[in-house]
Amino acid sequence: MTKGEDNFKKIIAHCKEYGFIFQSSEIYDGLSAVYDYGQNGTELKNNIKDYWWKSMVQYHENIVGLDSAIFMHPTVWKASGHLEAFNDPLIDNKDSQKRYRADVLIEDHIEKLEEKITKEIKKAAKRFGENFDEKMFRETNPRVQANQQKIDDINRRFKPAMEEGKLDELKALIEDLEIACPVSGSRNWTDVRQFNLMFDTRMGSASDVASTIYLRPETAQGIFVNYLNVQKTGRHKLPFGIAQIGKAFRNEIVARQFIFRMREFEQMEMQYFVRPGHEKEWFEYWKAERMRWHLALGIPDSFFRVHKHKKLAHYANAAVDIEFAFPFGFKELEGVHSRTDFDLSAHQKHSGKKLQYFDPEINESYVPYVVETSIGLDRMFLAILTHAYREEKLEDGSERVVLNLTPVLAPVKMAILPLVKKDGLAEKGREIFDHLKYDFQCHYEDKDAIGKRYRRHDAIGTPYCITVDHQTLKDNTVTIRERDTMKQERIPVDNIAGVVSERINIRPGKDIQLPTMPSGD
RNA sequence: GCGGAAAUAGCUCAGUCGGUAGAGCACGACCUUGCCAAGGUCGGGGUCGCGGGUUCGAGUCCCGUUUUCCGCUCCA
Repeated sequence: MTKGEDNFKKIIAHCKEYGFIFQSSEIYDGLSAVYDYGQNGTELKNNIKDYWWKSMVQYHENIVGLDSAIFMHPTVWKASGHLEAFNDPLIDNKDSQKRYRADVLIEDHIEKLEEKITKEIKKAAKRFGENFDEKMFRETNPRVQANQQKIDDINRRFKPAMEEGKLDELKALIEDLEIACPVSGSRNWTDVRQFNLMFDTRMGSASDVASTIYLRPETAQGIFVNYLNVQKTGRHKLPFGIAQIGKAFRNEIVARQFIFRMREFEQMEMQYFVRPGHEKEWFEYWKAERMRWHLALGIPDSFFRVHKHKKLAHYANAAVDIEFAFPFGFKELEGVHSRTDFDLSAHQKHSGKKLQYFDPEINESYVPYVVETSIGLDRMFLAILTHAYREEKLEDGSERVVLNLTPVLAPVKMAILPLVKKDGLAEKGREIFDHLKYDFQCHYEDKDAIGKRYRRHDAIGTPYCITVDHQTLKDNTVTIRERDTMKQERIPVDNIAGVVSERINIRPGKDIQLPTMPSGD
């Protein structure tokens, strides 16, 4: 086992032990690739969302939020291309390990038979010259007849099998036709499986009026279909952006690596609408901006890598992945895509509604181009956690596990700990806690030895521990212990809120210098 | 989906040749201590992932299955 894998296992165990992440429906043996966030995980996740939302929406006056529904009109997925691209019957050859569309294999086979017929006809046409009657030849020639018969037989099984989604019939057909893998030449096939990545369900309770709708496989389309609503009601001039955080669902065949690839996951997306021709400069801007956001969280840039897409998706004219050094290697964390006008144009076409912007500066109407930033919230969670997880050997030889979380993201900002329960320290601690709880996520704890409580908070990444001791009762001061250095200093009780809030905030753009925006013209 | 590995208390694990289930930590109560997880006493907690089979008897052997991790594969 490599060091990374070993570390990954420890992180997964740590997540469970300290209430960050549990497997879904665990008491029923779990549900594959679905996870729940526990008491500390929820706080951390909410803090990541909040940090993203503030940097995108609050700090950019031309970016606004949206919360669109998970259910959308089925035509949305036709327009976006998901319905078609996600719906193929696939089959694997076990020897070459190549995957094919089952329908394409059969169609190729039919095509070969048709070629034989065409060849026969061409030969005959050459022989008979001008007197050649193709229709007559087709109906009478035994070789053509035999092949045509084969094609008809295949279609008699193939067409209904496709229409009714009979996958075992497709497999039987491939076997009966003795279709071999073009690579390995073998006929050692797996079963045919439907690879529809979209979950579907029924809307409407009576089955005769119910229609199939899908759980969205990405949040972006909710933004595109609301583009005009937001632009008009917000009276936004281009360029402007719409940001959204929400769940998306993909029925992955192989979903693995803890919360890295889940069937139900959460995205934080921003679609930035720009004048056509200016998408490349905005693409560069957002690429730089998003990197700066990541670095502002205190993770060194050696953990990040920008991967430029060579093969672009059908909607994009430029795309990069921001990859993170996960314990199992560099993997995609965020995508920055220049999506052109593909989505808005497709929705314009399918809905019949104009999705254009009249640009007063150039007196022209156009479908805006879109630059997208799309980050996996769960992946960001995992990135932060794997980076933060430390096993430290202390000077006295003992060990501690500490989550070196950026304070702004920590689930608990501070713990109020009376040194002992007696002598009124517990009461004093409670009193301090009751004042602070309105402004901070705080914990009060008086059980176990003080050292043990410190370690427990190290393990969930609490940046500050406030200790109430006998001196507190005399002069109303407490000690504040810093998680990473374990150093303590004495401060007045009245200063706790000020000192802590000063130390836990990062505001990208204010505390972290952002790049200058290119002009929008 | 294919191949490999694993699953025993909340956690980490032991469990011999097939013979009625164990430890440490954690947890609860009480006592004690008091600045970096380590005191004492008592106590609660397990259908050995699940389902079959072999056997007088299965945590242990066999088959299936679920879940997880790894490699391949897949991945808008």
